[in-house]
Amino acid sequence: MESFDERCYELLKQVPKGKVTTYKAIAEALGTKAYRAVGGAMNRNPYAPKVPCHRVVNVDGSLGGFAFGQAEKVARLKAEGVEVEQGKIKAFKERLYDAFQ
DNA sequence: CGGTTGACCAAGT
DNA sequence: GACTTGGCCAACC
Repeated sequence: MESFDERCYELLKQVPKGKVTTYKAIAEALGTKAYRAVGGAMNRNPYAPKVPCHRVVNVDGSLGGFAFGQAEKVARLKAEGVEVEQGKIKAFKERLYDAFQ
C-alpha cells in the first residue's frame, strides 16, 4: 500500500510537460479533500528531479509555494514553455491538466 | 494518541 | 482587491 504522498507523486508524473495541475485536482483524483496535505507532500518531496512539483499550482492559477522559492518555480515553468506573469499562469485553463487516469 | 502545522479552498468582510 | 474566518485532511512532534 503506497502512502498518500507517493500517490501524489504518481499522479504528478502523469502531467505532461508544458502543462500544469492544481493541488485540488490531485486531492480529488485521490478521492479526498486534503488539498493542504498534497502541498505538504510536495514540500517534503524526496523525488526532487523525478517528480515535477513545479507543475502544481493553486486552483485560481496562482503559483502557490515552492520549496526552492517561487522564482525557481517560475524559471522551471518557463523552461517548459509555460508563461507566468504577476505570479499567475498565463492561459491557465488551456494549460490545466486534470485528466488523471 | 492529541494537538499543531500546512506549497489549500471558499466565502465573507 | 486585500485580509479574515472556517473548514478540510494527512503528516509531524
